Order: sequence, then C-alpha cells, then structure tokens
Amino acid sequence: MVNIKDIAKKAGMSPSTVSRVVNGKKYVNPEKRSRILKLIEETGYVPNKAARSMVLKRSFTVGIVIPDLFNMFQRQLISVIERHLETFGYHILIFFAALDGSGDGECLNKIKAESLDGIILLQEMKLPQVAEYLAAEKIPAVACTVSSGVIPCIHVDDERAARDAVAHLIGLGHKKIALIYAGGFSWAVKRTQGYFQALEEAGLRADRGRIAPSELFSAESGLRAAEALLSRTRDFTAVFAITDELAMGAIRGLRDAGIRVPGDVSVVGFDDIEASEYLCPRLTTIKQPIPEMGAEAAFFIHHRITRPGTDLPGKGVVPHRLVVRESTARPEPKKKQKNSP
Amino acid sequence: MVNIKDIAKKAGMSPSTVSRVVNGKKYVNPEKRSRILKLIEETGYVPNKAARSMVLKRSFTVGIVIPDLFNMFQRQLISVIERHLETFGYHILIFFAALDGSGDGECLNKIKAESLDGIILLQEMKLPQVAEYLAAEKIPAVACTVSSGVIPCIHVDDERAARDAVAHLIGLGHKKIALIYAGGFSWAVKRTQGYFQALEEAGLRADRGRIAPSELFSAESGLRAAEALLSRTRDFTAVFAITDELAMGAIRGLRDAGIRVPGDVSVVGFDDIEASEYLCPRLTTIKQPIPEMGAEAAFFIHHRITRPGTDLPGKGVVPHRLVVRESTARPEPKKKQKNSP
DNA sequence: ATGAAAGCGCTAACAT
DNA sequence: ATGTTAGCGCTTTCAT
Repeated sequence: MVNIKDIAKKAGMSPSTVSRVVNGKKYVNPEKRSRILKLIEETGYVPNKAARSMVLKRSFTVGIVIPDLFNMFQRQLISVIERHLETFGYHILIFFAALDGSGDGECLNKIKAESLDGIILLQEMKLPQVAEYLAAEKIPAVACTVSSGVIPCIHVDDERAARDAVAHLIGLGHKKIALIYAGGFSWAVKRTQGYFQALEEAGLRADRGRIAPSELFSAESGLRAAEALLSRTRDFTAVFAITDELAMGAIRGLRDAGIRVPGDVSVVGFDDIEASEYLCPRLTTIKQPIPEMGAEAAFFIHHRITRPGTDLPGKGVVPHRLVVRESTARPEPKKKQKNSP
Repeated sequence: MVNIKDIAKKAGMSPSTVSRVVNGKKYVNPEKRSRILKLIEETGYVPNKAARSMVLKRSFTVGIVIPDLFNMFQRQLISVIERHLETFGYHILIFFAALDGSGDGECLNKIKAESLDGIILLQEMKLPQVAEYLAAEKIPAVACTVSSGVIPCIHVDDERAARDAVAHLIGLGHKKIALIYAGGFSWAVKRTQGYFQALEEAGLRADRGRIAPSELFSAESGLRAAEALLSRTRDFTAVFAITDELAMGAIRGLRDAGIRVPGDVSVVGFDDIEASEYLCPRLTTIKQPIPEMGAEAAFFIHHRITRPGTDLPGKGVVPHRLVVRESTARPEPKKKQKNSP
C-alpha cells in the first residue's frame, strides 16, 4: 500500500507538505500542490484511516447499536440512517446487542475499542455503564425509537399512536378488540398501554382472554400468537398488533382459520413497513416516518460531532399517522344470522 | 480514555507486560497477570483498535459492498453475513455502491483507506481497479450472488433455477407466460435467460409483448411493470418475476385489475424472502438458501484471512429449490365459457 | 512556504 | 520473565 512517505519521496518533498495538500491546508506552493495531486492520482494513494484517526483522535465512524433480532422496521431505519451518515462522510459500524441485554457488556467493549465519533442506538442498552461511558467520553449519542436514560431520542408518541390505532377500530364500531404484543422494548410497552387506554377511554373493558403475547417480533411469531389466541377464543372482531410484522403473521393465522379480514375481523398494525402495502388485504397501520427519523438521527449526530454542545431540536417526537387501508372495516352487524330470518 | 500506559503505570510494570497479558501471551508471572487483569477490569480498559491495527496491519474488519438500493433478499443476506462475521470477531463496514457503477471509484477509495482484512461483494463492481487493488494487496474477497471477474462467488445457478421456475409453470399447463424483470446485475440477466430457455425447451415461443421491464427491483416497481404489462395485453396465464419483491408488486397489480391469482394468472417469484410466505396467495418461488450462503461467505473470508491461500471449496454453487405454494395452479380450462354450454 | 521532529497507542524484536 | 526500543502512517507544532 502506498503511503504518504512514498508520495513525498516521489515528489521530492516532505511528508508534511503532502499532508497539507491532502488536507487542503493553505500555505503550499500551487505548483507543488498540483504535482503532488498528480502523484496521488497516479498512485491511487489514500491516507490510512487508522493512522489518521490515531493522531486526530477521531475515527470518522459512527456506531449503530441494533437488536440482534432486528425487525423489518428497524432494518429500514438502519438503511436510511446509513445512507445519510454516508453522505456526511462517516463510516458505519454495526453493533449487535441481544434483546435481553445479556451482550451489553461485550458490546460496550467493542464500542470502547473504536473511539467512535458518535453513536446511534436502535436498541435499549440496559447496562448503565454504556450511558456513563458515552457521557464521560463526551461521545454524541442519539437513540431512535428507543428510550435510553438521558440520551435524547427520536421517536413517535407510541402510546398515543397505539391509542389512535385502537380508537380507529372503536370508531368503526368494534368492541371486542384483541391485542398481539411482544415485550423487551419500551416502545412495545407503550404501545400496549395505548391499547388499554383507548379501551378505557371508550368505556370498554379489556378481556384478558383476548390478549395474546408473542415471543418475538417476527411474522412467524405473530402467526403463532394468532393461532394461540384463536384456540382460546373467537369472540373478537378486531386485532391490534403492535408491529406490522406481527400483524402480517396474524392476518395469515386468521385467514388460515377461515376468518375473513376485514370481513370477520379487522386488523391494525404499527410501523408501516414496505410490505404492508402489498399484503392482502393491504394493512391499515400507524405510519412511523422512517425517512425523517433516520435523517434526523443522522443529522443530529453529525451536528453534535462537528459542533458539540448542540441540543436535539425539540423533543425529538416525530408525527405518526394512521394509514387506513383495507384491513379494517365496520364489524358485520350480527355474526349469528338467527336474528335475520 | 484509559490506555496501556496508564495500566502499566498503575501496575508498576511496563506496557509490554500489559500487552502480553491483554493478548494472552505466555511468559508472564501469574501474579502480575492477575494484578493487571484486575486493573483492566476496574478501569474498563480496552485496547485502542486504531493503534492496534496500525502496528498489526490488520483492521479486524471486513467490508461488505452492497448496492445503494438493496432489496429485501440482499438485506436478509447482509444480516446473516454480519452475524457470522461477528462470531468470528470481525467488525463489519458497509460500503454503498451505486447500481450503475458511478460510485465505484469513490467506494474503492473508502475501501483503501480502511486496510480491510477482507471484503464481501454483494454488488458487482464494474471498475476493474477494484479487483486489481484487491489482488495486489492480497485482500481476501468473495462475491455473493454476483459475479465479479476472478473473485470467487457463492451463488445459486440462476439460469437453471429460473428455468426450473418457468418449467414448473409449463408443467402446470401454462403456455403464455409473461416475464417481469429488471437489469443491472448479472444474476438478473441469467434469470431472464433461464426464462427464455425454459420456453424454448418446451417449444414455446416468447412473445415480446409479454416481456415487462421494471425500472428497479422494488415491489412498487414490480407493480408498475405489471400495470404496464396489463395495459398492453391480458393474453397470458402466468407470470415469472425474477425477484420475489417484483412478484409481490405484480400480484398486487394483477389483483387490483380484478385478476385472480392463481385462478386467472399464476405467479412465480425468485429468492424466497421472508415476506413471501405471508403474501396472499403465498408465493411460489425459488428458494435461495440465504443462511447457507451467508455462512459460507463469512466462513470463506475468515478462512482466507487466517489461512491465506485456501481456495473456495467447490465452485461456490449452492442448491436452489422450487418452493411450491399457492400462487401457481393449472390454467383454467377455457377462459371464454362459450364452449361449455 | 517548507522541513524536521515529536507523538498518537500499540506490538514485537531485542536485550537483559 | 520483564523492560527498552523502534516503528506502524499520519498530523502538527516549531523552526527556518
């Protein structure tokens, strides 16, 4: 690999001069500059990042911590963040952390070793040392969708959004609304709280039998949850799944059981992932503005790196939106037709 | 940030000793070792990666080059690769490259700056310099699903698989089979070739009017392609889409036009992404063994890094499999019922 | 405007 | 078994 000394030697100048050229500093003779530039071009020289980051004490990379089992929404979000960060000239290092926090310590060590310029959390780190380290080293951090102590967070109002989703169902006339949820994230508990609130506000009581826990956040897991729910009761006309992926599995489970969606049962999801629009029926859901969230997270980190001390503009709460598609409808007047004749 | 000298000073020893402990070398007094270990524990010391990689001339990171517009299949693949590489102790640096190769040069520079230990290509780099650089620097490289000159590649036999997919349709009795495709990748052209071959083998002639190009590989783009196809002709009973995502959009387009799938038109995809099983109807498709492919790519890179000179075992061709689900069926006997009465 | 020299944190000869 | 030293590639004073 060609290095700065090689260039200097070929140009008959010192490494300092080459460095100045590379970094666009002033005080260098235009002729020499162009000669060096040509040499760089010819040799394909690129400064070694490790050396650079060692002396500069900046790594030009920002870390993203994500759950090891990340769902589609998170995947989309990561992709957006990466693209933006890339634009700002950062590299992205991905750190996987177990959902249960068991790998937090190890993850922290990896983070420490990198001397990151900034970090974005898509995963809640339970380990207090993480926040402590970040604070002590003054490493800019933002969380996105997850809350992590004092670290600023970009997110929708999950509780309110979930309430909106369930309220939509109630508004349609549903009274018996099932819930499919999974745990492990603060947003997940907020969403289930939103469900209960909506019920309460409407004077409906939550029936424990209609609450179906899912082990993970995968579609398959949602399918299992729906099956379990169905094996227990069929006395509901709507389902709120706290993520689209869960809803995706739930719809499958419902249909497999011969239940029409939304004919017999309406389904609402949360996230609005790409696939939701291609399900059948198209999924009614809460849209999280992924592009905005990702852009904001990336921008904020960049801003804090280049101009430290800046605060997150506003509270970091981005607007959600109920997207009504085809998976929700009014409940059918009477299920048992014995009244009609 | 605490460094090796700090530890050495606190322990009253030299940095070398600390280094030996950290790297698990022999020849260090057990007592001193444990004292140092305790210090490391207390201070939370972690060796600086930049410094380490500078002297070792290894970065402990492998790069993954992916298309800037990566599809769901690629996303799943990346995720598998990352997990495996992580297991081997590598960090993963993601490089985005434009589909058209316009960013290849810039991308190469970034790669150069990193002194990567290895690189995995999920994107075809058109720029010859990339392969040259990799060869010159003896940086292990594997491609996955894409072919890139002499770089070994892990992939299914795309042409044959596509042929199998279309042959399945033909076997069902279909004679008028449409194609939805997009370009930019060698696998994409192989798949379309497979389509033509299957037709030819069956003595069917390919009708240009039934070939629908899609701009991108997104579901939305597939939807558009289906709409365009439909606006031109309805004279087909089956569709082969060269990716599941395209198929996903195509099914949507078909259904929106009041066409039943598979009642009126059968659809086959390619990839078998997660969502395929949750579509309606469940998508019949060619399964690429993502877990195996990812594992193999990661393993190969690790092997080449640790024991250079090793060759890719076999040709790197992994088996595909036709997964028959619900989106394909025999064509209905006669569309126009004027014959039946 | 340019070069010499120091130093970033670490490892690996080389001494001892 | 342990310490001393040099050096990885770069940037940055500090001289000149």
